[in-house]
Amino acid sequence: MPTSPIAVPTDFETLRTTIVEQRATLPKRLMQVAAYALDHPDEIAFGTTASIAAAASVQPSTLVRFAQHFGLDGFSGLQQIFQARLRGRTASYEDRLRQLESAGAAETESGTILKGFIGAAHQSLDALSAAIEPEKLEQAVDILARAETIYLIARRRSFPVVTSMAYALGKLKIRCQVVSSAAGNDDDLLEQAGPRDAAFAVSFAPYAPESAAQARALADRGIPVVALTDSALSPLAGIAQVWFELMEADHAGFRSLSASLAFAMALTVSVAERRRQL
Amino acid sequence: MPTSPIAVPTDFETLRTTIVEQRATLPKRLMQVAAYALDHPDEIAFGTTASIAAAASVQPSTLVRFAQHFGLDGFSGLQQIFQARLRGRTASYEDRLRQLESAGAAETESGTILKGFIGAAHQSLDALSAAIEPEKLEQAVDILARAETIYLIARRRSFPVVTSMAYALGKLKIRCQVVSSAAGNDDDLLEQAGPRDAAFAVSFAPYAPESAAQARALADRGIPVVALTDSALSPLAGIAQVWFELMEADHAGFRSLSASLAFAMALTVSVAERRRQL
DNA sequence: GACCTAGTGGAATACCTGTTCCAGAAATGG
DNA sequence: CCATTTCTGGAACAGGTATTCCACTAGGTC
Repeated sequence: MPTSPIAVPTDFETLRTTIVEQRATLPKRLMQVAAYALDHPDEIAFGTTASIAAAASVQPSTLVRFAQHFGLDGFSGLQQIFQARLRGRTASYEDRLRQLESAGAAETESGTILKGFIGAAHQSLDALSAAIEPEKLEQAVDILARAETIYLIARRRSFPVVTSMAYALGKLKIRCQVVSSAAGNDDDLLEQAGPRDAAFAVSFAPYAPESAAQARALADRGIPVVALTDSALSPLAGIAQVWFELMEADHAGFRSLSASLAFAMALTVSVAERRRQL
Repeated sequence: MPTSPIAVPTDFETLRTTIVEQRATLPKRLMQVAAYALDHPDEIAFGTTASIAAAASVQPSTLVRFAQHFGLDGFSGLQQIFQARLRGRTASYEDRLRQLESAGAAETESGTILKGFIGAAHQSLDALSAAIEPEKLEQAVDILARAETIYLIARRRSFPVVTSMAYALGKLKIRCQVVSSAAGNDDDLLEQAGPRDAAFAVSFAPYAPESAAQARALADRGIPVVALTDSALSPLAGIAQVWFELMEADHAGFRSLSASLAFAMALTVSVAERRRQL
């Protein structure tokens, strides 16, 4: 049942573009398969109809139909295309990167900058895995897992850390409140916080005074505060019940938040996991 | 029947060296398999016992014996090692983390989760540096550097990416506008955009329809759009003048934004740098 | 030279594979 | 609104899978 009037794809790139072209007209389930296939090409190459179908939340027969939709005989034909893509690709990732570096002598400026930030992020992550003490992390998870509502405090550069946490917490059905509203009712919000709640505050130099003030206000009222900051000299260090020091490596004076976000996500998921056990 | 007293190999390199070490003492037929396997690793990864046995002039059962000789359960275990070698999922980081685990004895659950996210972030960064084409990056920088105002479009999970960009752009005195206000005046904001402006849109699956709609509205009026998304099937791919595909590795079904933020910062700083030269 | 052990070939098997088929659901068009 | 086409889920099936098992061979040892 080759729907397409054009030739059937025989290599991965052709298949890929064909899929993208038909994006609009593809039936729902076939679309699901298309998305999964392009996102997890290795799984298609190595998996079985059963395993792939399960991973893509689809029936095995749908995989066959998907392949036939593009003029192939069946799933096996599709799989061969995905396998061919991997064949002969003997080089490991690291090897490939090395090749890119040596080959791509003519570096663009933006490419250099990107590599710089990628390098800085790698460094930050390594520092993170070395710096975090498991016991403190457990304590922090404990505090936040017991909280009815988690108040998230951050300004400026740290702000994205708490917004991404807020999104994830929301998905996990854990109540949280970002305290950084443009409406200016932050203090009203914080007054609603009670001793059964908890707060997570993030602040990097130059420390926003509001964040520290809000964290202190909560701490004074007996609400436990967990903090993420970049130095023992941070105002948060003296306020928080548990605090973590995380120094993002910088590139050209700018710091990205790669490690902070990895930490935030780990904290979030750990809290959710702990909650299930309570 | 694990002949070797040492641990069973779990990655290709270990297996390879183990085979080479035992070269002298290996029985004839197993030697035949060893030679074939090292010469045609792709065949082992993709073939079946029957096809490989025929190609190596050996019985299928010999393949099983070969695998068991190295302490593996059977041929399937052997095949998995050869498959992992070709998988984009670089075993290297996972292996390194596993080593850390075995060294660091008593693991806490949150510690394991953190390491998972750190590993995923490393992987994402590697994928980023392999995937980004310098020419496209230059084009994007060009577009954004010429813009009077940069409109930043993102929702939900992607939102932190643009807030961190907004912060950095502000520091760099580059005018920008986050189009995601709670006030609901997004469309009014977008109407102010003119052909001398530009937009940067971020959207990951499941794609927020508003983001695509806003990006399209701008594109239709001749305003160039640069996009960051996670799949060629993303609605943004068809809209943007230049778009980048960046797939964050996931841990336990959750994705952090480590690589996206590194990319965003690189783009921001590159744009600032380019502006100084204009 | 008989014995034993390690190695080998090949058939038997239980399981799982990709594929087909069809009833019914959903979408489409008049 | 119904008729018609397209799409989907699930069971059924034939073929191939990795594995096991056992008879047999080869090579070395007392």
